[in-house]
Amino acid sequence: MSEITPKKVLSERAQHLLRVLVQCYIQEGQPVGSRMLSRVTALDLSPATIRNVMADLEEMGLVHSPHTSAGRVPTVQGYRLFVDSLLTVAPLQSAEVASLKLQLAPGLAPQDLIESASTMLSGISRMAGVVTMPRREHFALRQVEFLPLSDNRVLAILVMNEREVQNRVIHVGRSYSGAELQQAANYLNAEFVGKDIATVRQKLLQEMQDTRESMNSMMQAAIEMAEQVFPLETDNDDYVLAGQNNLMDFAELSNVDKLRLLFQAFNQKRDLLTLFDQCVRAEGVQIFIGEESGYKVLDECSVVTAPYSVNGKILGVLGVIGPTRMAYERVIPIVDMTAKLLGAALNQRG
Amino acid sequence: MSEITPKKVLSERAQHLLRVLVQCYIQEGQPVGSRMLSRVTALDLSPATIRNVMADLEEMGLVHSPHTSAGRVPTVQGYRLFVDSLLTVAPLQSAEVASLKLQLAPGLAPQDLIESASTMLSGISRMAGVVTMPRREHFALRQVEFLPLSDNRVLAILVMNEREVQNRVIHVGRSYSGAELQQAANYLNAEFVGKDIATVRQKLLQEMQDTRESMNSMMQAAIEMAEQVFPLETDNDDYVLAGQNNLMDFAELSNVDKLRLLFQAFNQKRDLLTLFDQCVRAEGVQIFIGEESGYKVLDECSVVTAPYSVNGKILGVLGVIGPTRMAYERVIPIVDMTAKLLGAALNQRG
DNA sequence: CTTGGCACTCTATAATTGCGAGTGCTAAAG
DNA sequence: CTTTAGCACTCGCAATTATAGAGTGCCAAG
Repeated sequence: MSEITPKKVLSERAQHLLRVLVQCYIQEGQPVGSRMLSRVTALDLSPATIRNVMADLEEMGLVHSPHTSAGRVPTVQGYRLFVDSLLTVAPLQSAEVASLKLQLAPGLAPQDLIESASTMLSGISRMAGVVTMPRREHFALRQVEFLPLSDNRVLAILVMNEREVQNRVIHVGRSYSGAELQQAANYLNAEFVGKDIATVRQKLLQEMQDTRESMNSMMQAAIEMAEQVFPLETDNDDYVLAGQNNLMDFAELSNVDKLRLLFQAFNQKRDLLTLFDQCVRAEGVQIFIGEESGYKVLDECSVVTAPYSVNGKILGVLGVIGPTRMAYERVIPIVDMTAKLLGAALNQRG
Repeated sequence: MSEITPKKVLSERAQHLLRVLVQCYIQEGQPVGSRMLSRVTALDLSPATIRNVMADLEEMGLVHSPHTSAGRVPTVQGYRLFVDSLLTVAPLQSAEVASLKLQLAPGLAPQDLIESASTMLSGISRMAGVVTMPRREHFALRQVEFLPLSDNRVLAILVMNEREVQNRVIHVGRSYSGAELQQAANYLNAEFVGKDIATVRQKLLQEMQDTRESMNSMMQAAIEMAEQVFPLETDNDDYVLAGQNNLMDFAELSNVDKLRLLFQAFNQKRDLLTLFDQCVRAEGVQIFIGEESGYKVLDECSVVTAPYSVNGKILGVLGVIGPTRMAYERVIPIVDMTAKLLGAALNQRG
């Protein structure tokens, strides 16, 4: 009772054994026993000795026995220690990088890049790849166009960032002629082109409050429409998922019920999005192991994420979802590199 | 040996029994035995008698025993006979129709309508819903717009059918100024607006052959770009799938391996698309039962499809995919009605 | 501190059994 | 000729038991 909580420092040897254990388990997917470890490790220790170490590790909550006579399996804390301090990430082969670059060629439309990145992530990792849609707040407005529809509705077309086109139907107070709409668009183009969406929104608000009364009808029309077009640019609320099928290959998920729950979560999107939102401020690669994510559908999964950014502005997050038992040393550089390449590809203007 | 192949006509009674058997099997999912049939049916026959009839049905290849002491299960031919001549489709409740109509409100963008329809199909049927993207050949061109990008590339924006916007980046021979592009767009708009895409493509080809030399540079530019924009409007090569997760609920597919193959086929898209293409010419609802589809991943599935059309022009196909053991009498009217409603919703111009 | 030995525990796999459901056949009844 | 009851038979499914194998914890000796 008088002892300080024994934040026992792991011996060099124990660390090494834990590392090998985790690697073994990741490879084989089965609890690894003392004999196996004694064979694989270079320490030349007998199984009995290793069993002693294992008992220590188990006491510390780093490994766990599924049942009396099985080997040991890493716990979440075990994985955590592993990825935090025992892991040596293998840098990607330059050939691999080249192949990635090829598929994320700048010049493609943003939407295509996002989808490519997602497919790549899932393809290389053989797990599920996710890329959140980029925030458009910092995209530069390139051009606005309005087309009249019937019933007081107008088709608005926004071109952003040289390449990205968005369109939506907006409802307006009265019907406008093509010429009126042209004028309104001209006004907005003259006023706001080159500014980013966030700025435009802000200026619009200001303009509305300041001078609504003193505006001529053309300007009023322009503002009326613009305020419908821009506010809708809300936060990230969608992502592109690829390769969820890959997850069916993993023994720990081959239970149909678990799969269904997981896939439903993918469809729901809400939980995953809030999880990914947490990563948006992280510097680089971030890892959620098992229950760490806080969502019980992901209890047997790990999520490896990285934000992607252009010119220092973080636009979104991408990542890989797979079983806890994943090859972190490969996945981490993959996610990292993909985030960088996607950022670079999105950066190319024109 | 000298007998004519006995295209034995099914007795009234045998037909009735087959119908009840199929309905039972669809409900319960288990082989149905003679006792069950004798209880359920109103014919007041002893199990023994029913066994005799079953033997006949089995000889004709309409039912099949999984093993000696199980009940009978319909074969593909049995299902076929069932849906072709024994089935009484229940018309939809008017409340259901109203709810469908609500979700397929005209005025939504085509893309949204397609996705809604797919989600609806899967939601109501509790199976997977598919809607192929509409062919755009017969969409009317509404407006063309060009924006200059760097590196001899141009962003082309096409507005079709009042509401649908497409855009793509095209590569051109030299760089054009904004004004030049404006002129080119004006020319194309003046010439082709209101015509459908197929017509535009055809006229373009003709124009190119006829008068290439005599055109002024502005017209040449316009044609150069237009020929890149329009030919790409190829046939349907995509669809929107919803609710594939629902398929995990069915016992006959709870085998992970089968599921994986099926889901891979969904991702591949190719096979499903060719299957759906076959339905594009069908008058109304078409049904593929099990192996009839010709794709072995669908061996334990049935596909119920219907083409959807606007103004008599068939734009695409939609349908439901589920286990062979599906409630055809419900699914058929659902698919039928959804196709009609989608057509109607797409029809509303502006 | 390390190691070999040993008893013990627990799982996974296979083999065995019994039960229930349903059939096909036969002979009798309508 | 059709329908029915009776009966022996077959088969799958679930529960039970047996067996083998892997791995542990502990102890006593090196």
